[in-house]
Amino acid sequence: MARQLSKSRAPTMADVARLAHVSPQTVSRVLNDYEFIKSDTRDRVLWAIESLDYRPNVAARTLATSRSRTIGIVATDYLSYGPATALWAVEQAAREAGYGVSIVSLQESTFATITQALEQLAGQAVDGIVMIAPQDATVHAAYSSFGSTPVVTFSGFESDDYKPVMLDSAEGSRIATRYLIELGHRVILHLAGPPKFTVAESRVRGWRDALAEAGLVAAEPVVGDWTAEGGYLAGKQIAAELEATACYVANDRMAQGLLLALHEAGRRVPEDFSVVGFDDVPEAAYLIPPLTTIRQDFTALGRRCIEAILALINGEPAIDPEPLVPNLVVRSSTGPAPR
Amino acid sequence: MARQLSKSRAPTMADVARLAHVSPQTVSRVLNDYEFIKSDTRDRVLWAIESLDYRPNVAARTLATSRSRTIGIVATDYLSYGPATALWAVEQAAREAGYGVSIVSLQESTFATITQALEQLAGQAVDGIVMIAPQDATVHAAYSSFGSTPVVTFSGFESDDYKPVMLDSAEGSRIATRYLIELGHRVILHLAGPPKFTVAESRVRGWRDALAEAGLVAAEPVVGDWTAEGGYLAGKQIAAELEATACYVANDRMAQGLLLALHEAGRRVPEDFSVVGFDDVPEAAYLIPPLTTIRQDFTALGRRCIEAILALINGEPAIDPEPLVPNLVVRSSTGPAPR
DNA sequence: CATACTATTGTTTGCGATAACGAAGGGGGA
DNA sequence: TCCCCCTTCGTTATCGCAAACAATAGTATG
Repeated sequence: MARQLSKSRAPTMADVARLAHVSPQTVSRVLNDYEFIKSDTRDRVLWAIESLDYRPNVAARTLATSRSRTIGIVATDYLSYGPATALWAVEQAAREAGYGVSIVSLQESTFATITQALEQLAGQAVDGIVMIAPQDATVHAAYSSFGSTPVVTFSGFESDDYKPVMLDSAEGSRIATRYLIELGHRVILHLAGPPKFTVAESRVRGWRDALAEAGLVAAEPVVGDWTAEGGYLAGKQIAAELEATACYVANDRMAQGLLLALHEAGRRVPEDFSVVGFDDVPEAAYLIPPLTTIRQDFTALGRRCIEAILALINGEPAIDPEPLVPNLVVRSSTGPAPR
Repeated sequence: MARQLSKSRAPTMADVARLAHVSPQTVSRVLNDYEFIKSDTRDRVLWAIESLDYRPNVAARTLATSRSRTIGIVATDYLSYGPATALWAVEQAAREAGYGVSIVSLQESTFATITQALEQLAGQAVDGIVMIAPQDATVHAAYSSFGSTPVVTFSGFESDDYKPVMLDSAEGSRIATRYLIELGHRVILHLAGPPKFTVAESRVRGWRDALAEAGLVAAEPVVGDWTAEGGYLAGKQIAAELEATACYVANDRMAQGLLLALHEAGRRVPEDFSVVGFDDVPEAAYLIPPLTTIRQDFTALGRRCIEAILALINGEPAIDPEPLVPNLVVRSSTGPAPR
């Protein structure tokens, strides 16, 4: 128990074995929950471990087993709410499953940087890799596994033979858009994310679907860059379109920029114009006005990611869960269409 | 170059050695930039490495050298802007220095959870640990090194014999408060962070200093919890104090909540009331009105953290840099005091 | 021309754990 | 009673690399 202050090397399995009067192998067995150990022996070993403050050397274990009990995470950008929350969720889920995490983040995601990140993680002998990489569909497609290391992508490209772990963004869009239609809006714009992002595209799709359902026409979506600044710039244009009475925005940050642009243009929200965002960032409730938005359950998603990667690691059949459906949070940025 | 698709085991140093007609040790020397290698030999080895797509096994290297070229990061909460940016900066700096990072994040930071996080990292044989832990001074103090693993804290507790890498929050506060004083404000409130946070305390101190300099009296600071919600709740109270004409807020998120509370109370910003935040989150420029705030250079700070930890790892004398001074970004939430 | 380096490479050993195999003791069925 | 199997351990080999030591050649030096 006592902290070893001397600079003498850390105790090894052999030290424990000696103290407990057993072989090193038996110590290893205790550590790995081997079945056939007399409880008497086990207790002696545990006592010895305790009293030496022994901690197994992961490098040695990794070398011997060629499994590191670490999963690697490639994150493109954890300063934005979505990716950061995703990262958090995946990390927590990994820890719960008894895995450590090694994170590589990318400033820009090109084929080269992603490959480099994967190589770096592979070099660290991670057992599996989770990519939180919402863009560059082609790159993902190429890597459903990297060398012999299984890879799961969080969101991202989707195809017939490859299903990433993801939320049903399109369904979220439909819910948001239908809500605006119910409120009586007829000209509903969409402020979209950059086209390279998979979720941006599926959000556009959901919006189009809902409008088509109601027999309404969809204007060309305005394209932003996920940031408040981009939302503000696009917002000036949107605020000028006087026949429109509502806008569904692909994320809350851009919605914030739009809110400012509308404010500056003198269009009142929600009296003159309704806004729905996507994400439910913690600040959404404290914008002026508090933002109606779509909330996603990242925690559940993180858990699914880990389940998926563990399945691949253990050679179990790949799981193919239904996408999670996000839900609508109504606040004050939406109201009945003005007449 | 070609990706190895077979499931045959990864090439080892011995394979490379065989192909290059040298001993394994020579391969190791090439890999570690040993000086006395004939360039001819080196080229052969490099060619062999290339053609086998060989990548050294870090576990084996770690076991042999007992250095992992990995640094551990303990993060309390990277969903908030400050900590997340700090984490990002440290991670990037580590990568630039040729180190990998292993991250453990804490949901709550108690003595137990922090100890557990440190143990987990120590178990992964990290060469050093950076704690991004803005609170719980006592815990930090106890761990300027953990076992034989050096630890640096990003921000956090400060004492005569222990200087964390940090920004001069107090100076930032002084700058913000002086600016409000220059604008003619005389009753300047402070919306502070929770008292357990070191930076919250030093921000209070800076604000007090600046007021004292000008011969003004400081009311008791209102305490929030860093969130927009907390800012909003505290904001209701602040909005009701009619003699006050300005408030310096310890972070931008709370400032956002305050803005909403002021708006609801009918107090116009900046005509009736001025607000200064701290952090310069990317959205600060797109609040209503755009927020005047204090910006910190996290990138530089991350680099300093890594420099500090590398110095400790290499047994060099600890560096003790001057704290970085943040700067003021003026936008529209501040104006001359109303008469 | 012998000596003392220096440059360059090879051989042996050990890092700390697990895998594979082996062996002793005890209990039950034929 | 004998044999077989199950429980409970120990012994040996191995993972992939680098440190320590050894060995060879060539080169400068006196």
